[in-house]
Amino acid sequence: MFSKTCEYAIRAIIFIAQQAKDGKRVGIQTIAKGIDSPQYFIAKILQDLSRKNFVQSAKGPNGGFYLSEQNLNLKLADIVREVDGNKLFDGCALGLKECSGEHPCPIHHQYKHVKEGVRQILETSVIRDMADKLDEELAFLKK
Amino acid sequence: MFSKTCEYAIRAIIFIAQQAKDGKRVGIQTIAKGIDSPQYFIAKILQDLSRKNFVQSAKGPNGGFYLSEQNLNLKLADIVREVDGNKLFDGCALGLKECSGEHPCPIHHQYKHVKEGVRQILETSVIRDMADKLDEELAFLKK
DNA sequence: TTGGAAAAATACTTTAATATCTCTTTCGAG
DNA sequence: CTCGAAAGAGATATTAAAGTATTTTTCCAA
Repeated sequence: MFSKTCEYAIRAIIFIAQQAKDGKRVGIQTIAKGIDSPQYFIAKILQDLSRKNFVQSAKGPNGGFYLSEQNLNLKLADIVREVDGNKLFDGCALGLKECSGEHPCPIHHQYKHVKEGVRQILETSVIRDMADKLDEELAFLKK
Repeated sequence: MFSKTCEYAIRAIIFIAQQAKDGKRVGIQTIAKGIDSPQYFIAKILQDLSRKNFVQSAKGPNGGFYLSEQNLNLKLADIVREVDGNKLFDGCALGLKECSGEHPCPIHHQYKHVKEGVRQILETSVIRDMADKLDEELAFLKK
């Protein structure tokens, strides 16, 4: 469904949200271990997300990653759209270039409900809430 | 959602079902054009599917691809499982190795319904029926 | 005021998916 | 028979994603 890049991005952001509270920052190695991802790879991904202001970062001693208040309100849909584009939201299951009600692929009518379901999930998944679920151990980011 | 290989495979099989009726066969070039796919690539894919008896083929003049009565009853789920494995049916949206009710990723509970929906669609999509829809121009395989 | 800790930048490598090419085998028609 | 049309087989090429490494910049704290 998502690219690896996107999977790691989501997991990392949720992890940062949970770990970097009240002024603290999380370092790359901690993140990589915390979400079980290749360290150099997630570093690059976060570097991108940082440029795009999806996460905040600070260099130097006591540096690391954290989230602004605003970014705690990010939805998974925002991240997915940024990283993987919106093929997931409006693409054709069978890869047709133009697939619509008027010109449907053989499973268009059924698949559109799936896409709508996915969109629904991603639009209503707020980073802050998911970080809270981690705290309560109602959800996990690795294994 | 599906790999390119899988998209082409599905489209090709439906196309063959529609075109190769009462003893006729369809050639590779016709298929490639009919589903708008790279000719050599779909040739390779069909060669595989033929070995696995998902489609029938005949060499020589008047040769080409066709489907046995049995294969007309194939469901998309069969093809997808063969080509892409069943990550789609039981994998974790965020890429966790073990994601379950007891050890859920942050969107496990919602995503499982999506997977169930997809499974439902693919298990109930019979090749024969989809070929019929093509005939009636209620569905298309290219553009 | 500088040494070290951290991310940023950038270049490079590896792997898997996608795509293409060339040669071989099969087989029907004339 | 044998010629040509078709798929089969296997090798090769291309591309994009995934992953790694190296150097540079920033900045805190002693």
